[in-house]
Amino acid sequence: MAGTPRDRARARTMADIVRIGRQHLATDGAAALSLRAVARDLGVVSSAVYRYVKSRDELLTLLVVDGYDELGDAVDRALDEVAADDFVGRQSAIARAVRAWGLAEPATYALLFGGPVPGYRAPAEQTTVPGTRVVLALVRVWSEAYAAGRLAPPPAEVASPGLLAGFAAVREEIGADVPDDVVAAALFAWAALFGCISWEIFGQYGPDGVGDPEALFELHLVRLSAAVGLID
Amino acid sequence: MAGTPRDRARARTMADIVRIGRQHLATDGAAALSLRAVARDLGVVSSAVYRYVKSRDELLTLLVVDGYDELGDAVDRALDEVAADDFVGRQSAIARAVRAWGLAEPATYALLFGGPVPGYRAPAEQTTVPGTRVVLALVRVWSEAYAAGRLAPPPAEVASPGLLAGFAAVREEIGADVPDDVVAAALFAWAALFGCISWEIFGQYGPDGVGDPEALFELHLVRLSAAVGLID
DNA sequence: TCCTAACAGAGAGCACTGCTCTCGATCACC
DNA sequence: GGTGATCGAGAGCAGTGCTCTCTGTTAGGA
Repeated sequence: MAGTPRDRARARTMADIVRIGRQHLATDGAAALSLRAVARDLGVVSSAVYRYVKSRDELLTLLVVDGYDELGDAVDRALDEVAADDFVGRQSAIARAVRAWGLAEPATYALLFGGPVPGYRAPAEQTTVPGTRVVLALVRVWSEAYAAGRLAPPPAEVASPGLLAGFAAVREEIGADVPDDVVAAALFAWAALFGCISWEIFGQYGPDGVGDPEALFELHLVRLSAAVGLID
Repeated sequence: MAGTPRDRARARTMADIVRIGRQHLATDGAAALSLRAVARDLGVVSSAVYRYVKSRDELLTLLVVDGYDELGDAVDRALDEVAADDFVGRQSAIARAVRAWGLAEPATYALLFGGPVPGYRAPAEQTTVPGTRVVLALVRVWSEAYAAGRLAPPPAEVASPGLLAGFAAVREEIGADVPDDVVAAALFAWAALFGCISWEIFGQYGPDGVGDPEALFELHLVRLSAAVGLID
């Protein structure tokens, strides 16, 4: 793709670093991610890696962005197979895609949605854009459902007027005419969905786990649709 | 409490180690927890700490147990101030106590409910008992509410019969006569509650955050009661 | 074509980590 | 009083992130 062979070699090395980093992330977890180990697997001395990656934190950021991208792609692929007016189906498809991806890549999922890695703060300017893909996909479903008159959340008294400060992107996407309780219901569903998924992936259901996590998740999806007010 | 002065000194040193460890946990996070730094703050050389704590993982386990205990105490204190038959109030009190404690101790909260710390697996035999205090408190509320005829979750087709394998303690506590959809609703509420709290504490609402997180949480509580089927 | 400057990797080194070992000093108990 | 367990200090090993210097290579301009 790029001009000089040096450029191509650099791009390939860069991709190798991310690939090896993801492998180590999957096997050892986020905080055990070691630039030296990546260098060893790359067949190179540790200081050479610093020609490509400024620091361990920057490698983490690369992996965060990579993870968001992959998750976003998985969600988009899942949405392609559901009719545009099947809003319950679309929401469920997003949820199932996130869960499946998280179960397949638990370490990356933990990096994105688990507790923050100590001493590491994801730089907002690089991660927010790909990081909002999932929630934007959800918001799009809810927004379209509302426009189609297929979303009527059970009202909960919305008191605070400044409740939805921030969320500029989401607010813009969902449309200014959507009432606040719909937005509140959406935020609840968003957090609750990731709560269900994280609970399962992080093993909070206990050492024995639940008998049939897939079936339980499907039940959760039904309650989730009800909570957000989606009409089938 | 203890016999020889040596025993008392040991107990005090042990408590100091946990206290200093919690301080470092709060300031630096879980994976940055360093036995050497704890030793420095304790005014002792690093190898001396190994007389008290077998490894860094064991210190983490101590902090996990400590955190579960403190959270459980906070929940119990909150429950003391709500009438026994105010089931919605009791569930909300538990939820607010967890949220308040998590906001006050985000690092410990992350240690308990965030992604797993790399390379560290909490030993089940020591952590499961204090770790179930919160969910058992929730289950008690739901169980009593069901017995009082004040819990009627919107049904979601419960298909899989082996869905609730595991959960021996919870099953025993909630009673065998509780139908499966109530248990499923409880599991949903449990995971969704911690999803809402984690979402806020881990900053997933975005860099700008939400305008009034406290008010939003109260709205979430209303939806949570509705989802679990609690009748006010 | 040659020269220069950017680049890539190697290696040493610093400060830190978890953890183990040995060696005196102290304490509890017989 | 003697004795064995305990405690702390210190050295040491292997690993980490990261910086520095040095050498070889490559790309692009004169």
